Amino acid sequence: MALTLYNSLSHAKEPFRPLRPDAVGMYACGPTVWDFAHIGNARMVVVFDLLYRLLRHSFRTVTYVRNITDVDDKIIDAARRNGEAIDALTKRTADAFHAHMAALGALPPTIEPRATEHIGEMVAMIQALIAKGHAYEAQGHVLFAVQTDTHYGHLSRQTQEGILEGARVEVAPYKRDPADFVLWKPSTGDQPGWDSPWGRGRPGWHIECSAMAERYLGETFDIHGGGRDLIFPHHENEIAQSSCAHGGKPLARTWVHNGFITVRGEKMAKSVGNIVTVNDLLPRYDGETIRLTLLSAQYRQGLDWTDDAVEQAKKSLDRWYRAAGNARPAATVDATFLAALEDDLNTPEAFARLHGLADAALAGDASAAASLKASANLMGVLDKDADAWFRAVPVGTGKDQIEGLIAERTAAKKSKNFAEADRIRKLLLDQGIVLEDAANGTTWRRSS
RNA sequence: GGUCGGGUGGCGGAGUGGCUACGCAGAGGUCUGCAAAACCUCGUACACCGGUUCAAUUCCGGUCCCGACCUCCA
Repeated sequence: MALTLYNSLSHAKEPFRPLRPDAVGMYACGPTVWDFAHIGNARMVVVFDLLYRLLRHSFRTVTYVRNITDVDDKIIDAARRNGEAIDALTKRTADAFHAHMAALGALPPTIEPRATEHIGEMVAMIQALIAKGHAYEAQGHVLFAVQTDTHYGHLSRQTQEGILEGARVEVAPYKRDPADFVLWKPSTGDQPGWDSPWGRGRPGWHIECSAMAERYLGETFDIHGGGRDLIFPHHENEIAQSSCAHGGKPLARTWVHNGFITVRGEKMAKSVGNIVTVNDLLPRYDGETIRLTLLSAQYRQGLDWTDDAVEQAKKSLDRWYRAAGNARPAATVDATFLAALEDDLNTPEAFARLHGLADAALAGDASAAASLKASANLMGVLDKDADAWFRAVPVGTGKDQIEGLIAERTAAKKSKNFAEADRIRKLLLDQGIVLEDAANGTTWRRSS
């Protein structure tokens, strides 16, 4: 069984064949570091992390590039609002991003380039586009001339007329064509800027990804991805810039886009006031639980974020941890599970298989337990000891205290003082501790 | 208006031209001093209308809804 991915370019699932047999290059559009990552950002990271892990499972070398956008008008605005220096804001936000994504079990990408460290590459690419007649300078701006790219609109299946009909923004007067977009724009004295052949300025949004992808992955690479909303205009423009700079060569062969998250049925937006950040969730839920929730729907589908969805994910993890116990992961991943993931990352199907393995493991099949662990590990979950999972110490309760109460209760039970035994059970339950009596003694776990 | 995606049982969510997805919740049961966990059993589904077919939730056409994007939002 081999990996199949839905390619946004062809609108079909395709067998994945890398350009080079044993090395894969993948680029995903990373965060603009102006505020905490929300669960939408997190979904993209977790989905591409899963794809990264799956690729590493099958190919010797996988180069995963995920950028950090640290120059952007949203950053300038946020810094001004906060009364904070721009570099302080971007550092603080990038650090938080790293901590939050690590909590979700996302591996660091192979390379994480920052836009501000690649201005030279961007200027060079813009110069190449001007030299080839695909871009022009106007009033301190450099613009990409979409008319010069006959393939423009291919990814989003839009005609240039169609794009313009729905335009919501006033067209700048210096544009030759209303659909032209900015490659470089002038900066005022208080805005971040770099010297360039067109004066002091800063890059437009799209050029950084084209320039950094070229630098680290070459002119054409295997997979490019991001959230669905990036298809237009961001990815469309990246394709235009890169392929025009590279004599028509394609930018990426497979385009992967993840679906959006809604919160209790509504679009997540500042204006609705329902933004859920990873920072908000981590005190309430284990990062692993959040990760599993993000994977509970197939990545191209929408995902509605509700407390109930998170609770369900937690229950699945409880069950898998109970079934896997402290088994050592098997050397190989379960074939049925792998086949589900290789079918365009069908995580719900993969979950079903894990539940099946858990059934077998609970019935006493040790190899199923080992396989469950190895398989779930590939997905980036179930990598703790069961003890660590169930006995993370609740606030205000010490392990010694719990063990002491259990001993008291065991003594009470022995003398048939069930009222006292039940009193202790209740006492601990009120502190979030569930006791489980088994033939070989009493164990405890946290209840939530 | 253009482009794209979707409507599955109480809920979440896969998939398929005929055979139980899976999970959660619910009902009953086994076990248990009581619980928990585990196990067993049970129920309800494929938006609507046509068509193709021996057979459609699955294919085709139409209708109705919902969502995303249409110049910088993952």
